[in-house]
Amino acid sequence: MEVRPEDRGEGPVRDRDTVLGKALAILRAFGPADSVLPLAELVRRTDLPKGTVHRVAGDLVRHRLLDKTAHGYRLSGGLFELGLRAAAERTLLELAMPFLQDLYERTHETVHLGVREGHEVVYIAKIGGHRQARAPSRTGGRMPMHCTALGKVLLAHAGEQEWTAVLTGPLERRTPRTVIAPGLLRGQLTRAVETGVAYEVEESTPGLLCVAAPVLAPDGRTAVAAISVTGPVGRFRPESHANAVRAAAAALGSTLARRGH
Amino acid sequence: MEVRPEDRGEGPVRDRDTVLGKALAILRAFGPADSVLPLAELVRRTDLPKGTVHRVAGDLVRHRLLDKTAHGYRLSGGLFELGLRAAAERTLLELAMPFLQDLYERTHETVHLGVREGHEVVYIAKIGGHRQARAPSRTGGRMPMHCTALGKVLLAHAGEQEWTAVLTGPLERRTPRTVIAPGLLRGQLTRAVETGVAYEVEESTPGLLCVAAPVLAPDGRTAVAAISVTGPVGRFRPESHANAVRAAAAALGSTLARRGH
DNA sequence: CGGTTGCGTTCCACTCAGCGGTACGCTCTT
DNA sequence: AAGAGCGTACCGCTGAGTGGAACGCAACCG
Repeated sequence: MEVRPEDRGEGPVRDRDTVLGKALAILRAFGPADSVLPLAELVRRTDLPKGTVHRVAGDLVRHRLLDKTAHGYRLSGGLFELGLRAAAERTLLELAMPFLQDLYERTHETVHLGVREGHEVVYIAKIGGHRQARAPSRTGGRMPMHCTALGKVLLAHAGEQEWTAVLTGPLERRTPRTVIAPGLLRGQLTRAVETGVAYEVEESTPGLLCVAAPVLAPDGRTAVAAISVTGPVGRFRPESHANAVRAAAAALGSTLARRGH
Repeated sequence: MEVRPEDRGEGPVRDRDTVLGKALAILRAFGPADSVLPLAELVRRTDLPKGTVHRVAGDLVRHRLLDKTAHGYRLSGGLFELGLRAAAERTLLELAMPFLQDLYERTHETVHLGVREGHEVVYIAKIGGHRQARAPSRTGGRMPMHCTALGKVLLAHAGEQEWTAVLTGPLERRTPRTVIAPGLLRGQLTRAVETGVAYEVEESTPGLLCVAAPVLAPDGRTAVAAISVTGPVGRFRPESHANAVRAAAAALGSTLARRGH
């Protein structure tokens, strides 16, 4: 009975002892920015024996979850297909698309659809045109809640328990304007509930502004998703789009209530 | 050394003997239409012992690939996130979005982005507004090549070898107007290469028309993707959008050539 | 150029994770 | 009450999975 270093009782599942755990560790070793990773890099990131990574990665290739290129491994199209079968986010995406489309056409700025997952925002969709602001968000990617409009509005409608959980946790400073004072943030959340929109002013990325509105569940309290419009400092005036975003989010909310629930 | 029934040398990987194989079998048991499947249904579809499915599914839940609800299992958001990290389709999607957006705005009809995978089309993106035609296509879904505009144009630029492979294979009749005569189809492919667009006239779904154009690789011969516009019989005139689709696809093609390649 | 470093790949004997048949308890029908 | 169909729990056997070690190959370098 030896003591394993990972027995710190932390985090989600850090299961290096099952085949599945190893496989997932390898797949998740790919960050949002990585495209191909050589075997050695996978070994470094997963902290698994070289031989093991080699074999499991080989199996993953056989199962169409990885592609093997001359320069290393790459997440494969099979994974893309599989991921887009995820029921919840997919129906949300499909039902939301028309509303996002309208919103884009009205604003011609980058439009986001996101949901809360744990203490972060996950982007379900991102649509934009040629002159879109260069936002760090990516479809399927994550961002902290406290420094994005989408995150703030989702948190605002997530219940008191979430508020304190996030506000007492560490609030990473992303830019000089990131709000990391819990009291200030709490005030913003309260306003978001009152006004039905949240703003972001260069809090996650310099030069970016954002408005977001919640897509509320039938109960009218909890948010199942949120919609936002993002634009660059200068031409973009968030306030002038508040109504459009609010309307889109509300419309999507009642569509969800009517259909899939 | 016993003979296993699956040793027929057929198909991709039908590996029920490794943990990974079982896990994938369970995940892939979810069809595009399914949202939640009860344990028993998974047992039926995967043809695995009940105890095994129960355990593996439990592991998958632990790893955030499945969600467990009161009524059964469901593909989880973790899978969605993972899938959207697939490098190839993701960068394609991101670079294409502005062009698809433009195309939608010009036409206000359903716009598709697809790639060829094996002998089928995989949809990378589908965008449409409120009055979009009810097409069976879904993001991440598949369709045969011979009965869709997207498929035909992708096949047309896939090389002689693919042509014969598809044309000699079985051509499923989806609607009364599906073209299943190899000779006729070959003619359409030839024309697609000459004109730079392919059409579909209620060949996959009654009431639907479609135009598609290829996104060509720098070599100008092979297609890396294709873009299409779909609309309902009646108001929709495919020919009138041919130029717009062709232009969008060409523009995306040169963008791809310039950037990521 | 030998030497070194880092890579991908292959091999193989041990062992415990995974296996799946069996059995149980529950909720609906009939 | 009996039956059908479901999800869950148990447990002894075993071969799939393991990972340390060794190999061949480029690149880099003093």
